Amino acid sequence: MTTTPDVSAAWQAYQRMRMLLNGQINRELGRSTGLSEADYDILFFLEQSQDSSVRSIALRCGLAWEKSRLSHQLRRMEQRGLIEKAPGAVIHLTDKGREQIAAARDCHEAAVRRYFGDVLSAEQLTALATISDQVVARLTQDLPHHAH
Amino acid sequence: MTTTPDVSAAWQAYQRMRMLLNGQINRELGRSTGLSEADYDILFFLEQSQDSSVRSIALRCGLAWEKSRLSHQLRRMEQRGLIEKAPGAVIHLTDKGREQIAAARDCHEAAVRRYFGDVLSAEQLTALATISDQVVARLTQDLPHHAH
DNA sequence: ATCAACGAGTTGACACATCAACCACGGTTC
DNA sequence: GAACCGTGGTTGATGTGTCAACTCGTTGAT
Repeated sequence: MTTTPDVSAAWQAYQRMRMLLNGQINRELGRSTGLSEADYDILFFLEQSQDSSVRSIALRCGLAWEKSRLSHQLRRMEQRGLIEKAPGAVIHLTDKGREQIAAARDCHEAAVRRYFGDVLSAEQLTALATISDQVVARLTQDLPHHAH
Repeated sequence: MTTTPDVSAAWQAYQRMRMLLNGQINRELGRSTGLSEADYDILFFLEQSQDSSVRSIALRCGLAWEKSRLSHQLRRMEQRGLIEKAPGAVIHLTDKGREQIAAARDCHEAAVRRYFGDVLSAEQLTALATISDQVVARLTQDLPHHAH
């Protein structure tokens, strides 16, 4: 009411897509691989890093995660044998982790294509990328580095 | 790699926007009102319902939530005095709840406008709404009613 | 009338995310 | 050197979301 109908309608539509889309992809990924979206993000980042290992701080910046979130997640993943912590805050991908991310990649990319890539035209995809970049730029301009 | 660069780039940009945008709005809402996004959704739905009360099933369908999520959320909100459960699975908005949603509405709408509505053009807003509707339609066509 | 089937709602266990408080260490600056 | 501060990382408490299993009431078939 206070906001323009355009803004409100777009926001509501976006909110619904966000919840349903990520819920579905998360569900499919978890069912068929036992990995969560958070697991997948970490393993994906590690896999395509040189030597399959990165500093914690690189993960934090690359994924834009809060530090305590990363710490908890890495602890859980180390307990499951997906990663190893080396001195110097270095994170190594284990063989088990490499195996699981390889199995999960197809499932994840198929789900993204099925519910996202195949549904939208090339113009829509680039439009969404532009929209996202603008919003992200707005968000990161006010919060330089703090608030982490 | 397997996916088209367009799809992958759009997906990554969207993922980043999703995390940062909802994180920021959630944070601002929580800091200044003590309500979470989930609280806000419930209270908002209740406030604009006739008699400030709805059946649980209406909430579940209207918000597209899983039933256990709704149950847990309603239990927590009743403990805080924001809502009341009446026989027949009817949920009432309490005075305290009405007061809090009124205070939170401005904050929430301002945040949505600041980080979302003001950043995008009218064309972008309608394009995003269309995109969202298409994706949601794709998601709900395969899963008729089950899986809830 | 009985029993099976279904759906709404609840519960408990667990994973996940956030916050605040803390520890450790590498810089200052005096 | 000593007190200080900013930053990276950890921890514990709490709120949130999901799954599976359960209760309960209604419905439909035999």
